[in-house]
Amino acid sequence: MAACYRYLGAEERFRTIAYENAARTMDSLKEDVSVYADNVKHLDQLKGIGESIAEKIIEYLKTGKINTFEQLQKNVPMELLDLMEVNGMGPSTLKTLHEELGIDNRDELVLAIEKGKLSTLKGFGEKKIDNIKRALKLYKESGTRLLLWDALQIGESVLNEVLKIKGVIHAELAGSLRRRKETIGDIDIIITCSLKSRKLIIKNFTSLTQVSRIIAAGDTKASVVLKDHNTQVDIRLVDENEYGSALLYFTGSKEHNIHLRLMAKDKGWKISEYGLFHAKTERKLEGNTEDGMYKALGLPWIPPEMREEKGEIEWAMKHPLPKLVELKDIKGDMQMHSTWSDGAESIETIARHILKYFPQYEYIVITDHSPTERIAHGLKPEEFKKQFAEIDKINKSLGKDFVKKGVEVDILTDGSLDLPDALLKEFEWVTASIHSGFNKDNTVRLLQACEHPSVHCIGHPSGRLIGKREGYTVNWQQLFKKAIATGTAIEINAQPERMDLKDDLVHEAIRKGVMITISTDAHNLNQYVFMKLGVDVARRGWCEKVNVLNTKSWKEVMKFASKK
DNA sequence: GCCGTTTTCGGCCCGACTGTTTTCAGTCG
Repeated sequence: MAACYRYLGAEERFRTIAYENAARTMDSLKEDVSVYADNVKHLDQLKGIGESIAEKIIEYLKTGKINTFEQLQKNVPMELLDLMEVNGMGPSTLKTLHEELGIDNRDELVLAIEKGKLSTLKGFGEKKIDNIKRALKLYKESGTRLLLWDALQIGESVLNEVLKIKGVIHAELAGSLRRRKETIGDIDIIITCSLKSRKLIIKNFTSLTQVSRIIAAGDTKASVVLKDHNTQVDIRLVDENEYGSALLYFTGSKEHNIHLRLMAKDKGWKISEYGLFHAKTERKLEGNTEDGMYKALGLPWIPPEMREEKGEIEWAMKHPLPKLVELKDIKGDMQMHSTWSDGAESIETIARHILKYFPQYEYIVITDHSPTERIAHGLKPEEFKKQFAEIDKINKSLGKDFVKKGVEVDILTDGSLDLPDALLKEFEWVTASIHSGFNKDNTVRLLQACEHPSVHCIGHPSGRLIGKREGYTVNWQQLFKKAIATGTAIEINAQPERMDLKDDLVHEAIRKGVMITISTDAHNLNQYVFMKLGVDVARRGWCEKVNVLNTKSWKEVMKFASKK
């Protein structure tokens, strides 16, 4: 409905915003909306949902339809609305195309372009038509967002090039990348430099070898498309004394910024990327640092990972902010695979690699697969016995008890585990995971696994693969409750396409008191660095050190395990 | 259509770049 109203134009612009806000609220609900929909008053309490939208939600749940929406569809070319996603195509352009040329969908638009009909329209010059053509093509090709890990690699490599450009004083990744969102649409870089070096920096940036196309290049900002994945990179050039306000603005999220700007407005100020100003006198009050910007508004500095307008500002006004967990707090990796199952390296190679490159670690847990995972060469009970002996031998040669005996045991469809209880007791750490039956509700299986006396942790709890496979359905409230009652931890699996448990659910889990573990689930030596990604997810879920089990010594991990 | 520690009415973030026109509308972030 928001898209419909957006199409209808300026007259409906505030209604559009209202519907978009309501949609965002609905999207971020942890429970199904029907939980709130017993009456209008209950729904009305949700942010951005008032009486009118509440009634429509209830109407939809009761009848499967919304009358207003049915009416809207008669006045709006519905198939055309998708094209608002195309770069450069907004409501006004689409409206003209529909009203002047009778274009109702994408195919008709392509045809009209081929026939040269667009040039007959007022305001449609040669360049505009060219841009529409190109954007349509690009829209078809891309549409996929980058995984955070991939975006970090690309972002850091471009940042490196930018830092080499003459005249650049500071350059930093901003945007959703700085917030460590799980997928990234484009890469934002903020640059400080002197006024007179701007022109040359823009020129040098837009002619980097990685650039395939320039979208825009002005006096203070530029946008390009990279050859790599068609990734868009935006840079913004500011003065040194605008660094704080610009970084704040360019980091977002958009919703977080709007909230801050409204707070400023209430005080008779305004915020832009240039600073915090008196609205009337235009006198500058702040801008040098992010910290200063927040302080002026009576807030502590809010870490970028929390800036999602999910209650962080309200929280910061009343409580101290959580001291978010950091990579340096991590004392060990809780899940990894060796050549015994589907890993690429022997346990000894892994142990020596980690001791060398991750000196802060006090332990690692080898968690090879159990027998059901045939493709992954799951181990039979007697093989685990042999593995125990090997681990003992390796620890002896290392001179310390560094390698821990663990397993990633399969949760079968009936909720039982595929290793005998007697053997499970002998592991120091048992993570239980689902590897089959993705298309059904798996709550019961997970609850049953939590109840097993030997299970310490649930691995990649939702089973999702970002952009490839939806997670299976889980009643998270029930799972979190059971996890607390049984003393079972829940994993953040740091594989780039898993990041599972995801940030919002991590937040929900720790608020209830669930203990989190972060593990790389590494299958080769290049994957231990994923720990950084797992910590990012934990931070986005507001985790402090105390919420994450593997920030503790092994002795304390065992204390947690013994409470099962 | 939503919202309220000045407000139940009158607001709703703020600025840059492009293209087309010649002062601005549309779009984007």
